[in-house]
Amino acid sequence: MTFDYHSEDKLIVAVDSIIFGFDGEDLKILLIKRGIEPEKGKWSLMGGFLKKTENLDQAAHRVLNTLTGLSNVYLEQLEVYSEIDRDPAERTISVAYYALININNHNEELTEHYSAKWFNVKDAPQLIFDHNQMVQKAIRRLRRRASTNPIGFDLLPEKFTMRQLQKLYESILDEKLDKRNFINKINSFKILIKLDEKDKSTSRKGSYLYTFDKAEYEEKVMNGFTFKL
Amino acid sequence: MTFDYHSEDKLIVAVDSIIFGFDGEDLKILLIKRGIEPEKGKWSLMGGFLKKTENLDQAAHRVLNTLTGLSNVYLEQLEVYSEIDRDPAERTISVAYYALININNHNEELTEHYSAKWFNVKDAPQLIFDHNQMVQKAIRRLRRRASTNPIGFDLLPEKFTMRQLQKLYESILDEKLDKRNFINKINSFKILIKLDEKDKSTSRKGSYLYTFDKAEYEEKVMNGFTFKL
DNA sequence: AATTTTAAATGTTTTTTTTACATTTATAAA
DNA sequence: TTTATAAATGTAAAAAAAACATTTAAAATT
Repeated sequence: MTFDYHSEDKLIVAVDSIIFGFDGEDLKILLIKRGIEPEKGKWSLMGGFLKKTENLDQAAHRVLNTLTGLSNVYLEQLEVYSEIDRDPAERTISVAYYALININNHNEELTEHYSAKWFNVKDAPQLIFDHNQMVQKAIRRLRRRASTNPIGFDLLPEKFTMRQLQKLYESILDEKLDKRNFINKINSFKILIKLDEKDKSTSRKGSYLYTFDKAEYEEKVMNGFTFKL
Repeated sequence: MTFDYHSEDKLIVAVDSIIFGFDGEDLKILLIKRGIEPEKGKWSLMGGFLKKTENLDQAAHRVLNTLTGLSNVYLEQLEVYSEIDRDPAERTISVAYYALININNHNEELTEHYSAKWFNVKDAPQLIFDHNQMVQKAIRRLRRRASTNPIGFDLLPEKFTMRQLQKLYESILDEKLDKRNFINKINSFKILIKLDEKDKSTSRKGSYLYTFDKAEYEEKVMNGFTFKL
């Protein structure tokens, strides 16, 4: 094997992020109006380029922070897209990430500056390049991940009701769930803390608020527990 | 958003492949003695560099063909590794792939030329860079994928016995399976063809040979069937 | 020709998990 | 005091997974 290690082709590496949010009813993604050529003015995922001084996770966090002002966000690498002509301007490969954020927390000045807008995942517009493919991949991955890991909470406010949690899962999985079975299953995990506080915005009776008990969850995982919806 | 699109950093993109095989008893991976600096002479995954004229899947197939002589191999992208100092010689990112091959089919002249050797996954040596991490990731992915898709057959000869299939799954999942439950489950799928032919190498009685009925499997998938071990 | 040996082939019961399903309760508004 | 509305709650039936032991085919041995 005799490569000449230093004369290999070099190319631009991008990161693009599918940013998920949940508004209480529908699963949403945050898209931007692209500000540069080619395809300027078209809808696009938020993206950026990998710099020599950072790794991909750092680049993804940086790019996400640029758009939303958020740090410490759940971000997971999805897949690399590398078709030769995917970007007509220049050969680039792009590493897709997906992020889960609380839809109420992002910096609206920033998102306005990038002409960003939330779309229901079900009626996302046509996107540039291979970005629609990336979105489909992200939805599938989120579906699987949310069924086996308690990451759904990243999409909810700190305090949430059982009904909100159920609606979140229904929108992620794109199917109706039975109310009692859902609550029974969630309760059986014993990883939520029931607060002495009610959300009265949706009923006279009010529904109890819960928080995710991360420490308890991690303790349980140590002892062999696996979250499985 | 005002990137100067064409002055972005460029870097070398590598592909590295975890090549799985099965010898009838243990799950194995094919490793090479690295032929170039740095880390020359150490054990390594087979790898190569992405060229401007190909996409990543093509690069992975090309590299695999170089080592094994095989084409039309099951290859799946795993993850990108991008730590800044992962390769001390130069900044590269590497896209890890894993491949499933029939251990009897590869070109032994080629593998000898690259000083390649099969190792049990359980006692793989220390590898260069982040390659051990890649191997661990590949094992986890294979475990999940083989439980939900009939890809195990890629690791077996065309004709195989139930016992061989069971041993394959036991080595992938790293757990003992109950003989009767395993056979009942596999039979319930009805995606194997039982041949009028026996393998007498392991018993006087001989055990029936089977082949995977890919057409039937795909037909069933169309009708909503999912393989789930 | 009869006996021995060895892995292959085969079904059923028990346990666990999942699914289906209806009534009562708390509270604000009328 | 009555009414309206979403929240809270438990059990039975069905399905899936797990546990488990005996018989059979064929070559090798006596």
